[in-house]
Amino acid sequence: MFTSLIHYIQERSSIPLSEADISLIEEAFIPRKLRKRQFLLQEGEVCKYIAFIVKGATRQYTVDHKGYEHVLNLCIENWWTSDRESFHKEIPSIYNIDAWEETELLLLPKANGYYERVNTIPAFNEMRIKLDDNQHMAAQKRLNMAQNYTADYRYEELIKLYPEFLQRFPQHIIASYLGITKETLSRIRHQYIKK
Amino acid sequence: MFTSLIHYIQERSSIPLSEADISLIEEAFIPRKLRKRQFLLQEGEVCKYIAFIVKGATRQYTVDHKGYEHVLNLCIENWWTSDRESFHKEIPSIYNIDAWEETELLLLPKANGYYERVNTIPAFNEMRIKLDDNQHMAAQKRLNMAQNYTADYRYEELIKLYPEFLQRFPQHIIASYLGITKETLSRIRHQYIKK
DNA sequence: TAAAAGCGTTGATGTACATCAACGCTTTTT
DNA sequence: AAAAAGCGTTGATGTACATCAACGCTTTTA
Repeated sequence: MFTSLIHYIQERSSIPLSEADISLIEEAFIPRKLRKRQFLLQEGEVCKYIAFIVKGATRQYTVDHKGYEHVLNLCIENWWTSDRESFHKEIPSIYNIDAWEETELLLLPKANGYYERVNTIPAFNEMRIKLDDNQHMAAQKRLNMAQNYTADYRYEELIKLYPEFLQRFPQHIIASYLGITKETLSRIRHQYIKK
Repeated sequence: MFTSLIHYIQERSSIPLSEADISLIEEAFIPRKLRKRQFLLQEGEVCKYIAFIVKGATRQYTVDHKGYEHVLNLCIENWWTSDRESFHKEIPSIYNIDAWEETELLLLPKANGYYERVNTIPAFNEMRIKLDDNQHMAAQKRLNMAQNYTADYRYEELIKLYPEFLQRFPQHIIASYLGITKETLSRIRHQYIKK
């Protein structure tokens, strides 16, 4: 269970993890399993954990006033998911996060100062800073894509960047992630296959 | 010059700044003035600073293959601007940042470990973490808006959130920031005024 | 002080997408 | 075993926006 997290940290850091670091990680993170459609976080709740995905797949989405879901993020193995703002400020979240597959998570809780303590581990902290940068950059890029590029182009970029998503999520979810309808995605794919 | 930065930090942190902290800040940050259209960062360069805006206004944008500018961010007094990814990874930036008004900045350099040292100031570090959260949240929200809401709605939200922008930037820049053309913005405003 | 550039507006036209509706296939629920 | 729900496709229609073009006003440049 913990080996994939330990491995993940070590791959992304120049600093090795000590025995004590590993013990702290094993103490701090809580293993949890979710079945499909089970929530990690629901709108209105305060986000109490930062979750590392050991196995499975999750969605993060909002529900608008008409009841439509808008997918903001899709996550699979070796990704992190949470609502950062809700977590840090301890305010109710506007997002839902649920499992799309049977999913195994490692939860880093805010409670008991575990988040703070884990961040004192140099290797973890280094990894976290890089992760923040990457997520920030990815968010900028997606905004730019959403505002300035066509749906076809965004789909092609998705195929290049995250081909796994197409195997793991149904088309209507991919469509929502891309900010288009399932009908439009269906037509784009139709054209795309011909090329 | 430094007073507004000191003030900014103290307002956003529960921890006071010591005399030594203030000295370090005054040593680390470099004052700089930019005239209108002068660059803080150009595409292809590595971003060497994180800039605090004391006075003035800046734009961050990309230029696409057709030569069109796409505005990603607009910043005014008491905001920060930089390309985080380029700064941390020391890779060439894909963004341009320039001054839209005569602008006074305080630059925190990566060189000589100043960025690291300033981050050891508890008050600064606390502020920086909050800032990261807010920016992350803002990016998520803008993505959601761009993908799922109409141009009118986005414009109204902009008015609510950053009414100053309308006074500080011309309409074609606001339009680009909103991801629409200046013509569309002009028409939206026309309707909007009637209401 | 003339020319050029920057800025905003308006109209005509074009297009990338959404919406609505119907259908067939598969999977899940009862 | 039947019913329902989930999923993807296709066609007809509608619409929110972009594009292109022309014009007037203001500010900057020469």
